[in-house]
Amino acid sequence: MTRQYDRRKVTLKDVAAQVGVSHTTVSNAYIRPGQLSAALREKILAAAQELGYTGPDPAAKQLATGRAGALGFLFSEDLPYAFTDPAILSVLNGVARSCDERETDLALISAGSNLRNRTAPVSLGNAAVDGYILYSVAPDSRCVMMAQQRNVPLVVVDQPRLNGVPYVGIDDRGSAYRAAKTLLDLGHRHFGILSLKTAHDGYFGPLTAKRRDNIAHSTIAMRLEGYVLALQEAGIAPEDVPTWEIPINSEDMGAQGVRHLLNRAQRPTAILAMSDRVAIGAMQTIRALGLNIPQDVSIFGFDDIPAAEGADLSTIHQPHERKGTEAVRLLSAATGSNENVILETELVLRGSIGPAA
Amino acid sequence: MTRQYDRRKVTLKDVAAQVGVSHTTVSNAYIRPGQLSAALREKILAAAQELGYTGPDPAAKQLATGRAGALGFLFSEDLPYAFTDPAILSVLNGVARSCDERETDLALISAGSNLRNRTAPVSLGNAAVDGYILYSVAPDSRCVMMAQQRNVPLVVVDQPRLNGVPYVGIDDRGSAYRAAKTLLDLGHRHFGILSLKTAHDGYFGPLTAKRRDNIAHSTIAMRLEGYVLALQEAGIAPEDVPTWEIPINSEDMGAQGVRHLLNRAQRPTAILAMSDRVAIGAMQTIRALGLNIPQDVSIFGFDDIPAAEGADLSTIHQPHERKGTEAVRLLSAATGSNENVILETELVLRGSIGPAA
DNA sequence: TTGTAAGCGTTATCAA
DNA sequence: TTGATAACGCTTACAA
Repeated sequence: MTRQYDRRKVTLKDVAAQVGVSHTTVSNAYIRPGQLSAALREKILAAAQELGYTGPDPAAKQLATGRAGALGFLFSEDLPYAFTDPAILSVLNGVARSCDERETDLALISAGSNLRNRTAPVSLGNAAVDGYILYSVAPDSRCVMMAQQRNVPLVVVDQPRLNGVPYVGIDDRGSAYRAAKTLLDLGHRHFGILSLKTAHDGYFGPLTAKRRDNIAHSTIAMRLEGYVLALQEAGIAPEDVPTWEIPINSEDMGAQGVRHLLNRAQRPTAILAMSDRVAIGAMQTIRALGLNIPQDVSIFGFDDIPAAEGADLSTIHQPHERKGTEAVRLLSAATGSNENVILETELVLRGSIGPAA
Repeated sequence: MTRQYDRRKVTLKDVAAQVGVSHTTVSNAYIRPGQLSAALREKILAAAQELGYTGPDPAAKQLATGRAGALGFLFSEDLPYAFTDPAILSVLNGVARSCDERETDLALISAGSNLRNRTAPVSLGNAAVDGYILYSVAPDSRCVMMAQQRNVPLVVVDQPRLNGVPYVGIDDRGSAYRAAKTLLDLGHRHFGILSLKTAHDGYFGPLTAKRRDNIAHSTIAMRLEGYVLALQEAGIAPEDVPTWEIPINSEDMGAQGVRHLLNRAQRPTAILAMSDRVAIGAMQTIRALGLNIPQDVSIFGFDDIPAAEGADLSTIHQPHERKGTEAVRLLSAATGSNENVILETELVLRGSIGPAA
């Protein structure tokens, strides 16, 4: 940005000179109105107005006070993707609301393009913020290190669990378990799983044993564990459950992935999808193949995004907005303690599931 | 945020002392790697690492250089609403991408709750930004004044036209004209208009003459003009075109508003909606009333949000993302000139329109 | 190639 | 109630 707007910026001093008081007094007029006579304050404010003084410079104020009055929200995804993801948006929503209440600014920082080359975004180190919310960031991301190095309060939402850093999340394993259990109780014995990415390599294909043992995202790992646990309890071996991994959480990927699950001699009667977007995409394919939901195939999502209701999709409701508000709260509290918040999820049963054929 | 993280913050000086060089040299190691020997630089960086120095403090840097490395995006809406509006999100998307390329941070600032009490958000004055993008802000909003007072570069997207401030937008009037003309060419003579809000009073009802003359949003005024112009050319008087005003751009409001248009002795055969969200909501109601689209009622939207395609809605395509990228470009250019960018729109014809019955 | 010194615009401390 | 003065941590001529 050019500096040509800075034509001799008006400062506290100018106002002070104009009124004939010290610059401290002018500062007080803004910061501590009680510290000077109302009359003088009026006079100062009037002079400021006249001179075009627009109030304390943020940078200077920040340097002097040590606080920025802003917090950073760090995505692990490209911003462009983030703005299409209803779940992220809901979290962001909660964050924004809380920031509003606290009169705190919100800086959006995307780690997106940087995940690939393992370089943290410049802005991460540069941003004038008092703390960071790390939202679903890959544990091996350089961002995590950089954020920790900045020596400001941190809060992690969903990903990853970090020692000494407050955490906001849900019981992914338990929630997944309940989803699988619900389908088992309906008599299903032939399952297929649509998994979200286990690594950042763009892999689209069956979840191999090797990949299963090296899952970068703890939420994904937990959900998988939950599914598998429930199935095992019912005597179904994990090897017998076709599991397809999808690199992007999108309807389109769900639509493509589910084909590979349905294309089998023993077609699954129940699909466990790790997200609603994936599930909704899958539903389109299922119907396009001439199968009925839930008569031929039951399907269970995860997240309870707004579109899930319209799609009549059974799912796990996550309190996305509260994740955001809790994160801001923890950041403000910043007790230095390691308070973790595990929010409750809810089983939402809709028309996408039914008894096994 | 607490300062307890500041346990004796490590500064340039500490690093300098450790290495045994001056203050400036350490600064150069970060800013101008070419100004010192590679060996020395290595040594300095190593010492910094060891001491836990995380790089120049953003506030101090900003104060010294005069630039923040961030820009502010100012919404006129509540953030919670903004995150549900596909059009806003697309613009934001473009902004975010451009910021990414320029390694610039992005601060989101909502004027939302403040429109009501006419108080500009504190953060607006406080945010450490080099410039603002005002996105579709009400002309009478205090935000506009405050933003101008900050004496930083400004760019307006959509709303309002400000003297001496670069503007990014579309030809709202011409686009609306084409929409209406398209329906006229299909033989329609009985129209209904679903208008977005003309003022911030939450009004839901017929657009009165008085309100029509006092439209706060220029884009709304222009679209209305475009519709009316086309209709007048076809010999249809504005008084004969029922027009319903809606306070919120949402599907739900569209669904409700259209009832009042269809509930008439002379039922319109064509509906002009000022947004796709409103149009999509209206389509639900139209069908719920047992009417067929387009056989009984044709409907035309505005925006071309992603959902418009699925809804098979004819509409005006706006290049939302480019609005964002252009805004950032103008802000960076900040020539001080008054460059305006009027982006092209496109008529998108889909199944929601057909010949008049 | 490195160092000196003067800001940048505030806030905060403490004395007047 | 008001005012010196000293930070705050950095960048940047300019000098060595």
